[in-house]
Amino acid sequence: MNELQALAAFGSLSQETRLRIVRLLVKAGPDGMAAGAVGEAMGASSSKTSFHLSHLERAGLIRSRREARSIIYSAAYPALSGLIEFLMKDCCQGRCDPAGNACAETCEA
Amino acid sequence: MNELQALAAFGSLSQETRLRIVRLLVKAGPDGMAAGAVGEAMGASSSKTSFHLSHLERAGLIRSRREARSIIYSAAYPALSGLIEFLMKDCCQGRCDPAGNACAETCEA
DNA sequence: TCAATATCTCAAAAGATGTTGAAATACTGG
DNA sequence: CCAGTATTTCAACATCTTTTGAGATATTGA
Repeated sequence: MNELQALAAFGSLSQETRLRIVRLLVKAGPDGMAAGAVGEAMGASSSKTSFHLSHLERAGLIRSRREARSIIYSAAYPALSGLIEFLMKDCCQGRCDPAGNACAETCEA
Repeated sequence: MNELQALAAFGSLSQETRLRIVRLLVKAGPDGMAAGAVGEAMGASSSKTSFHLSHLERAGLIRSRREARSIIYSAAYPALSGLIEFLMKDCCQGRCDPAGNACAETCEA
């Protein structure tokens, strides 16, 4: 995860429809959901859904595979968890462990 | 952390200068840095720096306190780590533990 | 192959966001 | 209290993003 990837990922997550899609796909698990089913869950038109799914895929946050007539989207878990890792790198000059939740205790007064 | 807060947070982090500021302040630790020092580190004008610092503070990602003539900004660690928690909630319908890094193993094929 | 289904692409309009430079405000140390 | 320092505010402009609706493309089952 580098700065450009992180910017793209955060940009993708900063839009209501896209944030909801990601959370939906995170909940759905590795089997994922067809584009049409995602759009229906969002109450969004097919072009809107397609636009946001493409945006998320370009950012590396979700993946797609074709299955018969449908395109199935699923969450890219490693990319998602890599985001906070990137953000918290060198936290407090290394004096704390954000992953182990020791950051709040060590770093917050 | 609710959806609106998450959207504001991700929106803040999706801009180059702001992402760099947050990472700088994460590294700086709880003592934080004066607005002027942040701006100098970014090579940004005072108005640009102020705009982005305000944006980040409104989103809850950083905090400010006055100290003599300066305003000192510091990272809001709990808000930062709360972001991925929000994103990963109900991951795989509860079949995995994203915090303990078991998600990739359990959820990814 | 053909009809039906599923998804994507495109361009134009609307909306949101970032940058700039000048001016205003807030605070402190002498 | 005043000069100097630190930071914020503002408005105009430029840029980027999202929505819309119509049409194009891709795939499959009969």
